[in-house]
Amino acid sequence: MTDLRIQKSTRALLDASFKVLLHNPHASLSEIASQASVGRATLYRHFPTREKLITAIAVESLELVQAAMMPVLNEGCLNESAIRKMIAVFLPLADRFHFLQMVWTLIELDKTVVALYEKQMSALKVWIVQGQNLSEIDPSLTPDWIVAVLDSMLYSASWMLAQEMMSKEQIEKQLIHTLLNGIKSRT
Amino acid sequence: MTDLRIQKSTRALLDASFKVLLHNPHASLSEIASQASVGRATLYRHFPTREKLITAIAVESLELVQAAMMPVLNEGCLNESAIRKMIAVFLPLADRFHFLQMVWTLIELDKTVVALYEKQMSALKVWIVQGQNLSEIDPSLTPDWIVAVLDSMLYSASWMLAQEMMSKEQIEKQLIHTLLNGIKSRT
DNA sequence: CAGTTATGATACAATAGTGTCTCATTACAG
DNA sequence: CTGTAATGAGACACTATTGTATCATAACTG
Repeated sequence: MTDLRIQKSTRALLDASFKVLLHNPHASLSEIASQASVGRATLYRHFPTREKLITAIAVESLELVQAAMMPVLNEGCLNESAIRKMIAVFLPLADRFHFLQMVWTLIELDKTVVALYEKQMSALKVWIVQGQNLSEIDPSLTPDWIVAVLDSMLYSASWMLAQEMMSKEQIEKQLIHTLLNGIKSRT
Repeated sequence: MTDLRIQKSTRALLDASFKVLLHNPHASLSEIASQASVGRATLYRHFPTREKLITAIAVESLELVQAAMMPVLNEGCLNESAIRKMIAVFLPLADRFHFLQMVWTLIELDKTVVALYEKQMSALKVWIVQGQNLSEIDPSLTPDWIVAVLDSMLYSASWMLAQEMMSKEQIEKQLIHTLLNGIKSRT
């Protein structure tokens, strides 16, 4: 059994730093620690460097994405409703996509991050190619492009949520509309 | 007449810092100065703080966007070809959009930046509403959403260009395809 | 309950980057 | 050509942040 205190403070640190860094990428570790209601020394005990902390958040974010993605991938039968479902499960993670984009240059050399990222990318691409073979997704678009667009539109969604210009439901509706029409096959 | 030396070094500084910061947002001012082949002291003479430098790049970027956008806006007659044209003039500025997104939290309080941004946003939105009234653009999408999507897809384009995964022509084709189908009205 | 261990507070050294200043040199404008 | 003004190089103080170490206190485990 790992000590409860460890679990509690790492959890608090990961949550607080995600929130703080999303809002202010240059926040100091002191600020993060205080936001997490944790001593600065404790932060350094669990995450020896700023980079390690950010990488840990990135890894957790990638794992959340992975967990959200798997069930939809495994359902088979890639049709329009599967695409809608994929968007729906990704939308609550829009902030995580935002964060990953934001810190990408910093973490792209980390081997754990790269491994997770590659794995997800290839799984997603296989899924997309399958959709293209079933004439659900436009075959003239490359899988790489579609993934990039999905990613950036989730960024948009995160941005709109932060601006509080429209409701979550409205954003989801428009995201699905735009992406679906943008990539689906027209026969 | 302003001294040629001033023009030359500010130009070199703006160009180099744009390039360097796009690749590494945390680059120091020493690094930027040396990349611009300009003394560090000279950098401080023209841009007293890091923030002023970044703001200057942002302002220049916004002006470039403005200059690219105006002719298309003034052409009147918003149809599909006008949208294609807008995308085509924005694409070479994809890196500028990328930069603006990247430094947004830093510059969003600057009054010059805000003024330029607001001006462009409202002009773009008027244009979009016009397109919706002419049934060229889907009226169920809000102008804010469309602007956000345009922005984020230009980010994607910039990203793809940086990754060198596909040619500029291929990116332009897919961008136009995805965006146009994503937002255009289907009657 | 007793031993272990994580924690918070604090002090500390080291570092990197910022911004200022000076001065000899060089390029410009008229 | 000559005076003016910008530049590069270097030294400098200052600050914020990082990362380490210590120690008494508190919380957890078994």
